[in-house]
Amino acid sequence: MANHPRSADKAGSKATIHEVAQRAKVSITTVSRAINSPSLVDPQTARRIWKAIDELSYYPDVHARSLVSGKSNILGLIVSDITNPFFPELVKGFEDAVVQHGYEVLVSSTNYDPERMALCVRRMLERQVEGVAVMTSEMQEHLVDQLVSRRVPTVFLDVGTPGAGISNIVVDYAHGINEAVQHLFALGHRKIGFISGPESLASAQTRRTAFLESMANHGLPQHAQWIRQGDHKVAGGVAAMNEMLALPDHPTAVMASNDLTAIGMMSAIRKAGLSVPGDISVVGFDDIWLAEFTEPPLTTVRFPRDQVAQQACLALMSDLTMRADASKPSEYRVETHLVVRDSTAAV
Amino acid sequence: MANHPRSADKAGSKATIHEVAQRAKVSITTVSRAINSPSLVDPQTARRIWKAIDELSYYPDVHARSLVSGKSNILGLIVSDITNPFFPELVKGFEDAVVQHGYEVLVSSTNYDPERMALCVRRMLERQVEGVAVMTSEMQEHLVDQLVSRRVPTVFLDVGTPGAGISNIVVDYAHGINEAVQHLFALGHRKIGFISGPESLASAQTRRTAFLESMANHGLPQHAQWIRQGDHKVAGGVAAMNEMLALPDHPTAVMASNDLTAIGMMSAIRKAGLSVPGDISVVGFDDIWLAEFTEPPLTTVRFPRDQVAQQACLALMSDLTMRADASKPSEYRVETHLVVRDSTAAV
DNA sequence: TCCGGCGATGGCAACGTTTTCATCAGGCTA
DNA sequence: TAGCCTGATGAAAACGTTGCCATCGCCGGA
Repeated sequence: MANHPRSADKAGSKATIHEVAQRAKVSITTVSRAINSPSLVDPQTARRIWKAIDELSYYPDVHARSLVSGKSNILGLIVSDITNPFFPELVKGFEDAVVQHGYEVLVSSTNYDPERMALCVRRMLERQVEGVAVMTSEMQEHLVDQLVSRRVPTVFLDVGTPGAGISNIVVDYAHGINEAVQHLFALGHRKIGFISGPESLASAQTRRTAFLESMANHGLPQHAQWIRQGDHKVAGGVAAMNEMLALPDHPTAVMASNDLTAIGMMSAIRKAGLSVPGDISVVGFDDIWLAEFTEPPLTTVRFPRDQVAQQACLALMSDLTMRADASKPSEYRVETHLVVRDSTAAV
Repeated sequence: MANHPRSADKAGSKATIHEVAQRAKVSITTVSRAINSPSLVDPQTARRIWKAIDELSYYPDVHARSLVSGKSNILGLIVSDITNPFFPELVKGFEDAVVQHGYEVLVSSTNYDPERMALCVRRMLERQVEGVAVMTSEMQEHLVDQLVSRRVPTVFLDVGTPGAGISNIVVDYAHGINEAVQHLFALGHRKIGFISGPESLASAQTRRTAFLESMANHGLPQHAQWIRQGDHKVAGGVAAMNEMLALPDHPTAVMASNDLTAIGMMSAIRKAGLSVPGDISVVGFDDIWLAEFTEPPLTTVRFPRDQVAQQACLALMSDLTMRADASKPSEYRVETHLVVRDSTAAV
């Protein structure tokens, strides 16, 4: 380590702009300018300064910077649970988009806990984030207020109504779900079931409604017994499917509100000695990474997480730059589409 | 929003400690004390202060705080790729452990890119993190130096040698791998193959070596054709397995360096018209979340990511508190263990 | 020759905290 | 009663930046 010049200098203690100035024989103001507005300083001088910066391996202290400028250069991202296979892609997409705009990201998980959600918001506020993307549904009124009253641009996923500094990304669940029903219909399925998500989750309700509507549009019967509730986890899919299989007459195809549920369903179907898609076709929702590698690979509706991430970033950036310009959309739409794999077949 | 008292006050601009002091009719010093060392202020006064804090919904500015104290209250975590199913659990575990100690976490992904790795380290340094957990292998000498010379406690996973402020978590790959070989041996397998990870990945090499050693210890032959290379992704597993299946005489069991590889293998085996575990037994490594839900559920060696995360946190905390105490272990061990599911059967 | 402007630089206040060093009133001990 | 400790408070100096307001040559136009 001793032979790396850059680290050899002031071991342990950070170099300050002061030391750089001293070494380059200029004032700290000039150093600051060389870094932030290079056009204002003489090229000769600038070179000297950069040399000093390099020799001291100096970098500005973000805290001091933020303190004086009031800007943190950070965008917050709140998700439910990084462990849920739905989110990592979203996080990554958001991160990539955000760094491209020169910002950094602070990620926080709520663990589906409203209390922890409050903590997340507080944390974001404390760190002076310049904008927040809330990609979870444990949102509560008063937390929104906290964000709003602090004038922090915020973008929600699928929740709430847009307004000043509040954007919303609305996902067109119905489109993909309709494609799915149509796909099953085309394969000859007439008896189609649905296993929904938790009652409390708004987006789960939306999916269920969209399914029912699409069924009606296709002139298909809605058998109450074939509409059951899961929990968006594997276990819920297993349980609901078992109930359905116990019915004297069960559907030939079942759609799930969520891929995890679909995976549980497939497991239950196999355990019952039936096959997918031979006996029952299965359609999921989300198209998590894993869907491609289940056996059989899962036909599912793709939730475009990358697009959502990008739009979220865009929405925030737009709020950040053209502040107080009310004429922008502030509502963004993304589509969902069916991805056909091998878990569906003709009846 | 107007009826939430807390948000109604100073909309838009943050309250400062000054305003709190003014409202509570004390000096800012006393306010600071009320917050940080409650024992030093009269209960009466404290009550007044907290009332003011509440009314203004004041919270301290972390930047100002960090600036003066030199402490950021943040621990960094560097991982390769949040999208890789191996990592989310690690991140979550670390986060949970760290917040329990009153710290916060800053996560950064390298995307396997050394350049971006440098950026990550820089970012951590800029933010004045008090410690860093490096859970990736794209580490380079000079980056370590940067950390070391800044006296930032660091903990590595499986890499490098411990030293002052440098801890290391060493994973006992051999133990679990040996259990796996033993398990296959007990099931009657004698022809056992292995598909390794990328050449460049140290931990992949370690796994391969451990496998070979265990084979030797069991007096089993090492057929060069049965040891092939993958890339720790699904595609690599498919390719390597196909090569193996094309052999005139293929193994009755194959172990993978990684679950993704094992999943690819299973897919290739099925495509070839053979069954798992009927024709070939498969063992993975890592025990990613998904392993439980493959078809058949994958027998694999569990990489204890939660333990690693906890130990990493512990190592950092210990470095942080008993600074300059050289007598601590600074090397932590975690075990790996076989998890038997349904992808292995008697020959 | 003088003045306005401009390019390059420096001085200094501010940002919101924590922290060290006083200050001050009581109450206790001697 | 003098001295001292103790508990409660304040004043002011940092912390490392940025940005405003000078300052200072120097050049070109009147």
